[in-house]
Amino acid sequence: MQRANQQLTVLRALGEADGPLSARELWSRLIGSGKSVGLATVYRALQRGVEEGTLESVEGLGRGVRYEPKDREHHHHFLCSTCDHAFDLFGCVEGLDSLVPDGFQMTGHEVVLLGTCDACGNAEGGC
Amino acid sequence: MQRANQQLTVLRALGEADGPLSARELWSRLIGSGKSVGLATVYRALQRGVEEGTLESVEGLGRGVRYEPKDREHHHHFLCSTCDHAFDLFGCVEGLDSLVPDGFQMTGHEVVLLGTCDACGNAEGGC
DNA sequence: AATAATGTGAGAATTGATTATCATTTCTCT
DNA sequence: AGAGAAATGATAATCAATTCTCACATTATT
Repeated sequence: MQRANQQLTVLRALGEADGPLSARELWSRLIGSGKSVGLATVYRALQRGVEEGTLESVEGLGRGVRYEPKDREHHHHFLCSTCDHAFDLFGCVEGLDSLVPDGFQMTGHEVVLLGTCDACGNAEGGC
Repeated sequence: MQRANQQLTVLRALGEADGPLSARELWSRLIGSGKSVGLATVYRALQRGVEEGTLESVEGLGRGVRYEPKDREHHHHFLCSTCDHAFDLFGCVEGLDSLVPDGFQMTGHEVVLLGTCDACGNAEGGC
């Protein structure tokens, strides 16, 4: 069964992003680049991607849920407080295990760096 | 000026918690312990605490915003995926600086460990 | 081509969190 | 005690995110 056009467009755009995107961010990018898709279609594509296991939802980056392809290496994110964009980082950190209290089972972790991205740091009023 | 009764009750309950609480969590605890306060009062107390600088809002723990007293040492959180409670941890991690990309300015960081808390790990269907 | 199944866009409806409103009650100060 | 300021609780209003609905378009199957 061949997947329809628009959802593929959505997933492709997400795959090209440099970090996880929310439904609305993704939609804005598509509209901004001249692609005409409905917001509902973006939600449908994301939902389906998660169901099929190709996408992963990422919470913990400010408010709202963002999505990213599941095939990326283990990584973390940098959240720019000016433009509110989340960027993928590479590498991880040491010493997580020692933080876990007795009796607790750790199954995963998230690290989010906060600050200003390159573009916003150079531009005056934001990027 | 003496602060009124209920807001003090709210702030005291937050101070006794073992981790950051959302407005609703805090309200549930108060109601659960026999204290009759309105949800609006909880929101007012939290808002005021932040304005006055005694509280801090914590995002990035699942959805929604939680609050905690600002006088705590630098720390991170453990989010139980079963009961959705956030617990304070002690200690920090190494190697964050090396993750920051060129041109980015890091002003802070968050670390969230995910998994199952002690109580939920022992109880069968959750705690 | 004919028919059935699925995908789409636009906007309405729903949901959950937060804020605003308002009639009362409680303080504070004199 | 009495007046005015501040606090309170119930609930309505607001707001953003997400889901639903439905008329229409596209694709698949015969």
